[in-house]
Amino acid sequence: MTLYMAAVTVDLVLLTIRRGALQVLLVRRGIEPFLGQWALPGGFVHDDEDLDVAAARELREETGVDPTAGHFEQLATYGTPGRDPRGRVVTVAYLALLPDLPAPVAGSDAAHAEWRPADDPGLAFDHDRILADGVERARAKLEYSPLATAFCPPEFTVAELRGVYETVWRTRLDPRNFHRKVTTAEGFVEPTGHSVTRDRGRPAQLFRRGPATLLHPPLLRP
Amino acid sequence: MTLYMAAVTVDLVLLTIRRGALQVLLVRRGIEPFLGQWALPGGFVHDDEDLDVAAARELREETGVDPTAGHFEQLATYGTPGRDPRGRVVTVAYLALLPDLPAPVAGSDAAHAEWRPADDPGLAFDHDRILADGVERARAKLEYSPLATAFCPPEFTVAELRGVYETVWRTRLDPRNFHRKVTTAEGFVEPTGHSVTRDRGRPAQLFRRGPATLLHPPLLRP
DNA sequence: GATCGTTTTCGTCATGGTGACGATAAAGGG
DNA sequence: CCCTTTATCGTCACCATGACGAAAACGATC
Repeated sequence: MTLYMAAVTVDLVLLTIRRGALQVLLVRRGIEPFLGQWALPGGFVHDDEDLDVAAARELREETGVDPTAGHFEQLATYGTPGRDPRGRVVTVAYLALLPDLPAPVAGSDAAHAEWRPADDPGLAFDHDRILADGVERARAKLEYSPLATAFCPPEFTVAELRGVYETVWRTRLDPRNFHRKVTTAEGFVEPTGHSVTRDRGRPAQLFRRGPATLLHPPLLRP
Repeated sequence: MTLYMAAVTVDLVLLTIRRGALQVLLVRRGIEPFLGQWALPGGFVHDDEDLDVAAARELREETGVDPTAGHFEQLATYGTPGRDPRGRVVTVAYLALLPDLPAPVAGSDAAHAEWRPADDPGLAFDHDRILADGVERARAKLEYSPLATAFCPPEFTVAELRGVYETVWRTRLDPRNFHRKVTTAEGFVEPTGHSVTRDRGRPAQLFRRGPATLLHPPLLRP
């Protein structure tokens, strides 16, 4: 039992949509290695702490984000020898899909946290790979689950939900067909009864998340 | 770096189809804890060994299975404190879908390895949960990928492939519709030109895996 | 306040994939 | 030679979808 020990960390891929782009929360490293480079937020798993709990704690500590808003799931585990020059570190990555939070990210840890575009590389460690895996997982999840609503505030319009799909998938969807799909799919969204004018044009109905956990049939990318 | 260390192991969920049932390879534990109980095969990750490599090594050591046959992927990571009474152990689970191997499982390790039904519980540690997650992942993968062929030998008939879906999903599929779907889906299967009589009845054409890595459109469960 | 542009929402139509099921082909068994 | 069994091909109705028209309901502008 004393052999083959490793440090275990959690790393967070926190995705949101800000200003029409898919963004990820990164911290600037204040210590070596990779000093000054951007990295995924994360930290050590404590003794007597479950992996999910450690991830949720890091989420609160480093970002001030409420883990119950949005969606949260385990992504994958990375343990290639040498991925951390300081020693053997195995990291369990978690993926979160979050709404554009009005509260400013309160980076309580030493490093400064910031929302950055999810598609430009140059991260510390193997975080480019982890981020790419997270983005791909998010893209796939939008097809078979109603989790696109995790990117939205509690009440949202169909156009805003469509915007989520369009920015995550980097594609354009027909507004009329999307509206039909979303409103007829059982349990995807529920009307609140209210409506609001977002930009110009006709006011849009407001919706909230429905009870469905799976999208059947799925909404496949073109 | 010296705090928060844990032992890191890999556990294997090896699934195959034998005698018309979904089976999993289990080992009977020869030491405490959970002595005498069935458990997933697995072992420690060595120093300077990647997680995938450790899983492939355990696959060979404990089962004599060739990792290149069938399909192999990371499943999930489990690290609840107390899941192993001996101390903090974080395990990275891997999932493999394998054909019914003609070679008998050569359990070289101390424990005796055996194929057992995948649906009866009572495993050591939290392996019931890991197995259930693996089975569910396999069920989902059959929908969106051509990985059902991983359960088949290099050459197989449409009926045998249908049998894979039927036993994994615990359902019945229409032979004619399934035949149409499988043979028209781009890159799912390729005819070998040969044919063979399996049971009674008309001889069936033999197929091999096609180059496709995704099933589009998917083959959804009823 | 009439017009225009914009956005939302409802409809229509053709197409393609699927479920249900009949029919034929090609074997083995009596 | 007939019957059973399995594989394979066809047919038909239905549903979801892509492409697109059109109306509804606003703000902006002159």
